[in-house]
Amino acid sequence: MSVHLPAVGAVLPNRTSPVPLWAQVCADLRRRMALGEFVAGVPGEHALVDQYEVSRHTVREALRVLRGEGLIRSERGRASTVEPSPFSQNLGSLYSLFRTLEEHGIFQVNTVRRQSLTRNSTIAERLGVDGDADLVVVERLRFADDSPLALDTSWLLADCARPLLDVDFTHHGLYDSLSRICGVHMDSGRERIEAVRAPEHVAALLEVGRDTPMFLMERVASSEGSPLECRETFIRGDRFRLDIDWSDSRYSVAGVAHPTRIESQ
Amino acid sequence: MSVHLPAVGAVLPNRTSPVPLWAQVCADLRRRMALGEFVAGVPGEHALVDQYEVSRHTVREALRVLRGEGLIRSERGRASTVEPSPFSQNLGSLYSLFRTLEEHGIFQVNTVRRQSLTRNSTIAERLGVDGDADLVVVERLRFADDSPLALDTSWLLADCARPLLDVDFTHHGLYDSLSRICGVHMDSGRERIEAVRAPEHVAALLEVGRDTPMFLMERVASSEGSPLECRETFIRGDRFRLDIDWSDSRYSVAGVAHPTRIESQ
DNA sequence: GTCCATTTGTTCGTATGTATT
DNA sequence: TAATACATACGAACAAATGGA
Repeated sequence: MSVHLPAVGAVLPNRTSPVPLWAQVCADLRRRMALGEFVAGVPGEHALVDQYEVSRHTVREALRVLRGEGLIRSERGRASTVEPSPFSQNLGSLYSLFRTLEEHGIFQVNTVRRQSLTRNSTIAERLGVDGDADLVVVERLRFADDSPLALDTSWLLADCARPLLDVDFTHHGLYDSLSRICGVHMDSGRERIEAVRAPEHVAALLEVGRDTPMFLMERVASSEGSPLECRETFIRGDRFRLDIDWSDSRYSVAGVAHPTRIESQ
Repeated sequence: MSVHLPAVGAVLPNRTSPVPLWAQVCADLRRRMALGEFVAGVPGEHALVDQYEVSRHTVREALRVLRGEGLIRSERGRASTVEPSPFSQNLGSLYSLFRTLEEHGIFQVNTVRRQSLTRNSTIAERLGVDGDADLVVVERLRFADDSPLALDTSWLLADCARPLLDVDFTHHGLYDSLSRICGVHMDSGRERIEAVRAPEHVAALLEVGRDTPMFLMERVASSEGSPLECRETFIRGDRFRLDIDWSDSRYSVAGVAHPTRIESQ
C-alpha cells in the first residue's frame, strides 16, 4: 500500500521551508478541494500520510484546521466529506443570505444601476489606499422572487477588479465573478450592522414605506489581509433576519430571509 | 520534579469514564481557571502532565480547546496566560454590549419590571421541557447613562435558576448572578436578530417614537448542552449596532452602542 | 550582547478503542 | 465478521522563541 507516489494533484511539502508541514499540507488540501478533487470523498488519513509522506499526526493537524474552518466534516468510521459551499462560511451574513435563497430555490435577479469606474476618498480611506485610487463601483437592486430585497453598493479596488466592469451581474454573484475572473478569494472581513429607517430614495427603490425598518450593513472584505472591497447594503427588515450561533465555541453568522415571507410570495 | 502529587485544586481524570481524558482535563482546567487559580499564569504543559498524570499530547489537546475558546493565549517560549474577560466571548452580541458599555465607563442601571415564577408553554417548548415546567421570568428595562437602551425579558428554568428570584438586578448582570449563585455557566446558544418597528408598549418604555427602528433579539442560551434560558430583547436601533468579524476563519460578534450617541448624551 | 534554562511548537512513531461499511 | 477510518492516548525528540542571568 505504501507506494509513496504522490497522488494526482498532491504536492509534496517542502521540509526546508519555515512553513510548518501541517500548514503546507493544509494549503495543498485546500487547493485540491477547490479544484473539486474530493467531491467523492476526502482520502483517509492513512492515504494522506502516504500521499504527502508525513506522519499521521501531521495529517491530522492539517485536517483539524480544515475541520475548524468548516471545510470538511469528519466522523468516526466514515471518510471525511467536503462540506457543501464552504466558501460562503467565511463571507459574513450577506453572502449566506443569497446562498440560503438559492438553496430554497428562490429566484434571484439583480438590476444593475451602476457599474463603472469612480474615485471616492472616503471609500479609499476605508480600503487603506490613496484617495485618488481608481475604484470599480457596482450598485445592484436585488430581487428575490420578483420582490425587492436589498440595495447593494460595492466599491472594489480597480487594480484587481477592473475586469468586473464587463461582467453581467444580472444573475451572477460579485464574489463568484471576482473569484472566477480575477482569481481573488475574499477570506476575511468586518461587517457593521445597524437598524435604520429606510432613507427616501432607498425606500422608493425597495418599494416600502419611509419608516420601514431596514438593516444597514457596512462591510470591508479582504483577501489575504488586503482590503479589496467596501460595501454598503440596505436590506428590508421585513424580509431578513440574522442568525447567530455560538455553539461549540465558534460563531457562525447567517442571514436568512423570513421563511413565512418567502413562502407567501 | 515528577513528584506525581496532584496540585492544589487539580482533580485527576477518571480513566474508566467514557469521557475522553482530554475533555476531563479541559473541564478541570476551566474549573480551576474560574476559581482564579491561574491569574499569575497557567502551569506549563510539562507541569500539567505531572499534575494530571497524562501524556503531553492529552494536555495539549485540552489546552488547544481552551485556546480555541479564547480562554487562554499561548506563545512559544512563554507560559500560557489566561485572557481577560474571556467569558463574554462566548455569549453573543448582547452580553458584549453591556461589557463594552462597562469598559467605556457608561453608567448602567436596570429597572426590574418582573421577577417571579411563571409558566409558559411556548417558552418551555423552546427550552425543550414540559409545558408546565416552572420558569423564572426577569423583565428589565435597561438604561445606559440615564437613557433607556433596551427592554429585556428572560425566562429561565426554575429548576436551576430559582435562587435568582431573590437577586437585586438593578446593578447586577443576569449571567453573572447565574454563575455566582447557581454555579451555572452559559457556554453556547443561538440568537436570531430582526429589525422591527417598536411595538407600542416597547416604544413607550424606551421613550422613542412608534416607528423607531429596533433590533429584536431572540436567544436560547445553553449550559453544557442543555438549554436553560430563553430571552427576548428589544434594543433601540439608534443606540446600537452589531460588529461582525470574520477574520481568521473565526467569527466574533459584538454589540456596541454608537459612541457618538453615547458621548452626546 | 551572549548564554542558558524554560516553554511552547512541530514532528515522528506506536498502540488501542470504536463506529461505520 | 472483517476491513476501514477516525478518535484517543502514550512516548520521544528536536526546533524555535522567550526571558533572565
